[in-house]
Amino acid sequence: MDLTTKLITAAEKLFDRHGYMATGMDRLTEAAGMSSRTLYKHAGSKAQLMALVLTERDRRFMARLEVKSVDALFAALEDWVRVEGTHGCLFLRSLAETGGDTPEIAQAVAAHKAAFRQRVSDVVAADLGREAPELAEQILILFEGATQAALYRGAGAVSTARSAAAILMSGARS
Amino acid sequence: MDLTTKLITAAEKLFDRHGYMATGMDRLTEAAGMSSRTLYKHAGSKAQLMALVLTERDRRFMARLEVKSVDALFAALEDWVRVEGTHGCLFLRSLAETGGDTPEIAQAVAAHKAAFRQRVSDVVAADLGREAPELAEQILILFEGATQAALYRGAGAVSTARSAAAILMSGARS
DNA sequence: CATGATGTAAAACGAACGTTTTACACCTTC
DNA sequence: GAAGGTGTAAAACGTTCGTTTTACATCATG
Repeated sequence: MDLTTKLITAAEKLFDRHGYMATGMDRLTEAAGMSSRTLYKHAGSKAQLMALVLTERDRRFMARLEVKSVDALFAALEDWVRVEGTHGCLFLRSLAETGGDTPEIAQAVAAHKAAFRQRVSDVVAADLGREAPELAEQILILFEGATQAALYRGAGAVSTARSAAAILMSGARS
Repeated sequence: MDLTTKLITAAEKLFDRHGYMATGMDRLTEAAGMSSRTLYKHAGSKAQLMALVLTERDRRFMARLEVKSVDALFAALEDWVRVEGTHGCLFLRSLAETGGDTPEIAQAVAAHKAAFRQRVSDVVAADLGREAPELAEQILILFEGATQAALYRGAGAVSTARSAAAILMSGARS
């Protein structure tokens, strides 16, 4: 396994579980099994490491959302939550912890959310057979709400959002 | 204005804008206009200050949600976002930044979310004229989703969630 | 006028922070 | 076999962290 990959994987887990600012470089080097010298050669700085983690997570997350129906969208989120657990949206959390003041992070988050929004919009349009911007926005909100509510309501929140989405979709079809 | 109130008000603003861990005690004392000695006499510790902020925010937030219809629930959220701005749910953010490892914080968050869930459930039941647990959970998810999506979609996300909630409610009525 | 509570200003605490540096080992590859 | 790239181990950098302490001012109440 590539050293950079090992670093990013370890960092993502620690950031997700304990928060960004609460995760020190010592813990990162130890978890990644490398010296701090090597860590800085690969990542540059903590902020850049955060951005790297976000970029990689975007790749992995968006790959899961390559689906054709709104129902499959929420099924994919159910899978994600089951496999990865749920500590909220790592992107928005990074923004909140840095106050939006770190350019490389703010940019990675903006890129992800734009892509995510486009994906939801595309899936809704494909599922419905026509563009439906307002409905797509409602589905996006259900998706975000499921991610957030799962933090204290458990994985069932995703199933609940899924059935709500089904109602909205069937309403739009008739 | 009471010193403790001034402290909590200043702390809430800083925590919300820059994050919990990123806000140092120096910035807090300066913003609250008091010495660190006084701050510690009133708050005890940073973790206890965070819990105080959360408890006070719960009081203020829940007071706004004393409404009788689901539509009014989202209208109240629109007001909240307009007045207070939107940096995500301060409760879940505190949990994420501490990894859930700080008892007083975890407890304040759990208490708030339990009260919030109960409130949503009550409003849905009053609006509909009967208990509807699954529908209440869907409305809760829309509420959380609006809060979260407003971070990058703007205040319009709340209006979108509001109309989605209206659809789900009218579907449940017929 | 003494007392005790409540406040400020500022220094100090040890620990942890993100980051850099020094010194050294192991490999390829020319 | 010298060179250069890539890695480790560990100390050190100066800064900032959350917290405590020291010294002093103010002011109501006995």
